[in-house]
Amino acid sequence: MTLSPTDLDETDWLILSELQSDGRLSFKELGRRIHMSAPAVAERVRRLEASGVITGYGAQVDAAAAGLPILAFLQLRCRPSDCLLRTTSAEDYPEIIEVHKLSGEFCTMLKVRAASLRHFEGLVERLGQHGDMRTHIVMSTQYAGRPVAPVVEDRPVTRPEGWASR
Amino acid sequence: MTLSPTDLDETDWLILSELQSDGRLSFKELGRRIHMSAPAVAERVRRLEASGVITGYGAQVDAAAAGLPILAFLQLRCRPSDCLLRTTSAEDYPEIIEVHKLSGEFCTMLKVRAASLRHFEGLVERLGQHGDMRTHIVMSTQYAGRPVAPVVEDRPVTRPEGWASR
DNA sequence: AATGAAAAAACTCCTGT
DNA sequence: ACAGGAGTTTTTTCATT
Repeated sequence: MTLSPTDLDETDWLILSELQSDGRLSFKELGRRIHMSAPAVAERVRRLEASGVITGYGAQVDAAAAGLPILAFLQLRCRPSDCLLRTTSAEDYPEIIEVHKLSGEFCTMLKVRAASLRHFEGLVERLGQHGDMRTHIVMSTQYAGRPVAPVVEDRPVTRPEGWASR
Repeated sequence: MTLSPTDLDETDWLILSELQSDGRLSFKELGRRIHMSAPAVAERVRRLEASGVITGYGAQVDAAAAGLPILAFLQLRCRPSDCLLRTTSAEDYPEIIEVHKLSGEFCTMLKVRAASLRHFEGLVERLGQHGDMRTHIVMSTQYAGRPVAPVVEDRPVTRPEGWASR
């Protein structure tokens, strides 16, 4: 992935900034914003893509607006025998949006989305099979009094049909 | 934001799925994938944008490849007098990528990125001024043995210059 | 919602600096 | 390594069915 030694200069960061806030910019418009020609900026972007710094482009979805208003963090202390990270596949828990392996007492930090409290309750119960759990329900996502950027996750938001009623 | 009652049908979810994994698809190609004509799919996408389900499009950046390999979750139990959510602005802590207000003992869940352990150490010390803290360093981000989708955050990854050495 | 055509915009190549 | 310009391809949009 990291083909180049990944040293990004000022211009690269300007490009990353613009492209993160609008991934659909044309090379021409992007070049205009950072004061470069389209061919030059195109070559930069290709380099960032080839070196693995830019991994893709995606639409940002407001999960709440899409019918998944419940957001929570779950910390799991798995039993080694059936640790979540080993025994399940992503399809088993479509509610799981991020999975992070932690150092320390709790082995896993999950970020999950649910369509309702009832749905969330069922999810917690199912996940409880893997070991002890600590749940943190998110009330709001803000910073300095303002909502932060739109909700974007490690995993695309998918349709809460079927699995949302469990 | 939510102009329409936000009931998404099967086709809308197909569009969201495709657009989340490739936000640069043309209407023509998107239409081909979900078996619709370009004008029809264009109208759908505009509806999703206008209703606030699609909030934007962005490049996905691998923070580690960009020089920010340290990922951690921090839980804060703020002193009401100088709670992080009230007294600081986003610019004060560029390392903070997500801020979530929690119910329960710890009032805030932060997701942060740092350029090095030294940098991380300094960040924790600065944040410690706001109250008690619990830190969870992420060792890896995987699910079912495979890395999950590229790292995408609530906030764009920015250049770790100046603030990364603190 | 599909089709087809016209209009607009984008990308890329090439040359020069 | 970058800027400028021309040519080519693609995309979008509109009118019609």
